Amino acid sequence: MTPFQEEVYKALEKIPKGSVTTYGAIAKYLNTKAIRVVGTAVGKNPNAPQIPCHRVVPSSGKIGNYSGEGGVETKIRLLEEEGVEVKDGKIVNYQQHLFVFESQDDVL
DNA sequence: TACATGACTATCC
DNA sequence: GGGATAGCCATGT
Repeated sequence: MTPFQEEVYKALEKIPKGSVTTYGAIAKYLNTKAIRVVGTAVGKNPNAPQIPCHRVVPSSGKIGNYSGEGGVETKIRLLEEEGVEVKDGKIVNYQQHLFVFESQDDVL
């Protein structure tokens, strides 16, 4: 477990149900540019059911990837179970479900 | 130490 | 809006 992963997992738990966030948002929240590392850390996902890794999507509005069981299919299923519509591998009203982290120095 | 890799993003057409 | 290319930076070998 790397410190970076812990930060990422903490951020993931802040994502409310029925919402999704982007790797870029997490990277920004952690004040880092290592977007790819965020994805990598999430991909490890040692606490699968504990960490809502399925609520993380790329900025393209697509589903992205999933290392869990069933892969992307499962990820889509989970999102739909939480109220996020997914069509053709893309999130419907993606920006509407988009959740951004609260940046302390970004507020006001 | 150096190189390769990865659940991505921004830019260009 | 979408495919291809380059940049990105922590991790692992």
